[in-house]
Amino acid sequence: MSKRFYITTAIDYVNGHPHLGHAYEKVVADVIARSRRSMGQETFFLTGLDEHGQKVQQAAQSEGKTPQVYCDELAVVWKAFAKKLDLTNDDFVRTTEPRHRQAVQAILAKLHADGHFYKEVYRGFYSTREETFLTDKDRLPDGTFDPAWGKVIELDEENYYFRLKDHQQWLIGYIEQNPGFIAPDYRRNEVLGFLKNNILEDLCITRPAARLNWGIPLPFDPAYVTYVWFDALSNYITVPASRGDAGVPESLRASSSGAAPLGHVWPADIHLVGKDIVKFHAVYWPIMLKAMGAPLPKQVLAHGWWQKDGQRMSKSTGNIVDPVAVIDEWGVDAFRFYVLRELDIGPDGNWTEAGFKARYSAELANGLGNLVNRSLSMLKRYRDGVVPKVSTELAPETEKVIAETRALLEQNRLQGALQAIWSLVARANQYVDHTAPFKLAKEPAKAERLDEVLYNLAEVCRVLAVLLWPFLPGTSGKIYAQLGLAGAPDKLSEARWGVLASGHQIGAPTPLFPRKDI
RNA sequence: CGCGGGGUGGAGCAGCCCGGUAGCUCGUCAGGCUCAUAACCUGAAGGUCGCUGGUUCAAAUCCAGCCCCCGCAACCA
Repeated sequence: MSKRFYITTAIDYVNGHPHLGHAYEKVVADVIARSRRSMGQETFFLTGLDEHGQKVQQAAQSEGKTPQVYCDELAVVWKAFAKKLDLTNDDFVRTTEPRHRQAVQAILAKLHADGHFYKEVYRGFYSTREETFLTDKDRLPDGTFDPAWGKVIELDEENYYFRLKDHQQWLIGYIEQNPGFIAPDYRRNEVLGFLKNNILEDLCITRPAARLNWGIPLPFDPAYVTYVWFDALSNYITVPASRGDAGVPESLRASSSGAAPLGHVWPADIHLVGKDIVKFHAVYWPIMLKAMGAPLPKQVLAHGWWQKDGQRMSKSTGNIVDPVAVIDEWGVDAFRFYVLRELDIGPDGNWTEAGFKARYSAELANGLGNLVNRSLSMLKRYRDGVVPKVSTELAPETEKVIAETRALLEQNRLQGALQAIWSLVARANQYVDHTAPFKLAKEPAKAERLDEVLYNLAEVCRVLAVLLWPFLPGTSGKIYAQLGLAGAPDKLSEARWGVLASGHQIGAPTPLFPRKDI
């Protein structure tokens, strides 16, 4: 079986509720996944939760729950969130799952056996209240530690470290020889700049179980749990590994028992991540994989952050966008559309209420929605909803937009693809004006011309449904339904002229995006 | 000398890497149309592209310097 296209999101730390940033990343990943499927590629889309660590342990304790119960409850919230966003993830990983724990332990055991770890004493200042080591960055300007840390003592602690240093030159070479590995370019430059100007410190990968027990125990030293890196980052490969993926080194692979066969998934084609964690994915993760003897992912794709009204979002000031509230009020497709259309993958974006409403009303309601509604209404009224014979007047322009959209989707340029699609919406609205079918309808002698116009409009609507499916799956399905077509418009191969057959009976037109009077 | 992002018609942005009539969306104004969700179409007004200097036949775009704005550590993607 050929390799499936594999895309991941970062896994979210379970200690909290989903916000706009989480929603954005997942929607972008979903559109990429859907567009690959639409283009006929087998695809595997993974998202999930990071459930270990001190904060979870503490939060659970303060609520009088076991960490597992605490995580189980929040996992329900996060899984519901994925549904709310209309995600098509093929799996949902939780780092507390046995399949993940086992795969992580297999990785740790192998790397330990191969000599990638060593044990060393760290001496530092430790806050007994917060149960964490402090660094010089935590010092106040006068050199003391903030009283909020409570009693600060000097403490020795022995931990395991992963050798990173040895691989620094190799990684620089790899990134230089694989220009697409980190995208956009400016993120790649940042990483290269970092690698060339700093000496990598080896990574501390454990915490003593006495201090932190909510984690995965080291298979070779139960006095420790592994911390962050091998626990969280490795989810991308532990899921395929635990499902018998042929792309994972055999020594790390579990025999695929029970779960549906996965086929060949690893290496990932895209790790979609926020700009803040590029370094972990572009520096630590490749070195970890190299040590495992696993192929490296094709690309780390970094997106930007959202602001609200030009300000950083902050829970404390109430300057936030609640994606669930927006979806409840406007619909998930409107939400997906806004974040994808407003912001290209890479730069930071700015969410404004006015901008959201403007796009909703101008592009969704008045643009796309109105086009479909007026086109199908006229077909219904003038021809009883029966598709006339095929006409190709708009075929060349439509085919051009299809080709453009396909090319942009192949490059994951989602914003550009939406712009291309909307150029067809605009063209079709203009076409209505120029051909004036409502005038033709009044002159019996122009019946043939009216047939042509109505066919062109209906067929454009159908093509739009197919092109829009990755972005607005609900709307796209509604357009198909209103056209009286069965099934989902989920195959880009259907985006070609002349599929709508003469004599076909369409359904009832209803507004796709009801106008909201503000 | 901390790092990063940015300064383009009223608003929000693209263009800058790979110099060559300044583009898009919204808004404004004028006209057209009436199929449609008071939606749609056409046209117009409006910018010395932060400042200064340099390179060039030519700079928003390259180079140098300067000014200003916005983020920066865990609620954060």
